Amino acid sequence: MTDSHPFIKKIEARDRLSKQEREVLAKLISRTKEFQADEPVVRDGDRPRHSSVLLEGFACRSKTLKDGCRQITEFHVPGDFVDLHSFPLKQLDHDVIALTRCQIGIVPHERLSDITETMPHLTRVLWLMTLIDAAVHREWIVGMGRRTATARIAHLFCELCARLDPVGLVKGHSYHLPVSQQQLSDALGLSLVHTNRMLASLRKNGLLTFADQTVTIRDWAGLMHLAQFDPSYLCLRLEPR
Amino acid sequence: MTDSHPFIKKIEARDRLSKQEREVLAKLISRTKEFQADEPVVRDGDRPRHSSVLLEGFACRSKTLKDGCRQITEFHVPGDFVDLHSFPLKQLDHDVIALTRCQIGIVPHERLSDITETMPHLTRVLWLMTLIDAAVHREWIVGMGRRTATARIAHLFCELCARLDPVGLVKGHSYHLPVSQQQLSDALGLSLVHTNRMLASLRKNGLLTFADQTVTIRDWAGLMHLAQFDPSYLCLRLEPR
DNA sequence: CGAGGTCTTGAAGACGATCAACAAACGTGG
DNA sequence: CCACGTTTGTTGATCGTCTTCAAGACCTCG
Repeated sequence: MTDSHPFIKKIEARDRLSKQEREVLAKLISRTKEFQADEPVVRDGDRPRHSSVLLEGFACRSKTLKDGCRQITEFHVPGDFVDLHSFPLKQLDHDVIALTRCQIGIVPHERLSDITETMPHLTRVLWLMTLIDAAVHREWIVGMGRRTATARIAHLFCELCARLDPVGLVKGHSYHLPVSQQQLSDALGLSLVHTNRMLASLRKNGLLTFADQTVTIRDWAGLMHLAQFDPSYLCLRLEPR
Repeated sequence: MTDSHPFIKKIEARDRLSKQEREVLAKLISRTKEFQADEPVVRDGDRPRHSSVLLEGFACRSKTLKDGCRQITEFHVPGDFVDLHSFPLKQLDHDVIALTRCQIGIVPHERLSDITETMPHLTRVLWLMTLIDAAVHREWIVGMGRRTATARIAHLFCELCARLDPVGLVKGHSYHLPVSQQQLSDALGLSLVHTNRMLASLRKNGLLTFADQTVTIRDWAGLMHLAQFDPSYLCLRLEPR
């Protein structure tokens, strides 16, 4: 069933799939595997023979410098093909780490290879999925370079809302975000203390609250304006690829 | 001739190409076009019907916020398939701007489509090229989040050296980098003044000089150490994709 | 109940931004 | 050829955002 495959939902927010393509996608996963919170799904330098789809739970990409400090480069939500990059890259340049208990779908690289051999349209769609990651990266670079701390936080919460919506994980103005303030700081490039204070400021200004692992957006227009959020980089448009 | 196609050189630093693939690549470019410095090659929001390869000159990707401030998200050197992203994305999320007078190869999307229909290996190779951009983006996020200003500058100069080398644009310990300190600052997420001071500090410490649009690395080991530079994210390894 | 993780708040200080002024290099037209 | 404006690089001074260090409150879980 489609319902059990959020990654098909994610794709179908961007392009039409034929019945056959949907079937192939559904059969892509050879098995599922569960990961515990903080457990690495794939590690920097790995040469995996399969790619990982996030079916349930939250994960992130991160890089750790030799001096031990860590930077999260992307958050991943259900439906994200977290490790599709390793298929063309062969050797991974970063970690993928489970933030919560996660259900991961394992997709052998041979099957992806088969798709590139026989299903050109589906190949382009998978390619697109990795380029959305690249677009998210770019938007983060802009944020880290040119947005203030509050605007950066605001933008992240806007982004997550826009990404969780297509997979049905936004209820009203709220969504579940099982991430600590420390992890948030590692993603924003801020110190924990400052993140905490800026969250308090967003709360005080009535823009949003983040408590009990739940983001509630109180003033969407105000938040979007502060963040200068424009969702077009997420490619949320149904069109032939 | 291969010599006239730096983008084939770039690819051949990552994977073997068959004779046929090399021929197809050489014929990919329907025509070339010249751009002047500061001229946009493609613009945010464009829906180009072709992709652009940078044959000569330097360019960058950048995003401009509504409030006018700009962030460069990647520098491009000869051989980079600067606008391959627009093929699966359809609508571009950023600008590509010529930094110098540039020679651009125009590749119609239909030809790329044809490749995905008939040449699976070459498709994977092109896919790889876009994922290297994503890996560069990730490394920049790490830099902006967790590296000091000097380390960030050092890392950028290391990266450019490693990228210019495969296309034969590094001579000894020097390479040409026709970029102003203002543009450097827009890429680093720093103010012009601070970039200038940190460049002076790198010079004073004997690590590198950047003058007359030329970077000269004086102490590669020291620079790599300061930057914590590890080139593996650039995928500079010949292996089957 | 104590241990450890998370959130919160205070205070001090550093890194980098902003404002301002000037020097040097360059192209243009007189 | 020089005068001129423009762009780029350089330096000083001040200010503010964010970091670091530190400590206490709250929570869950053994």
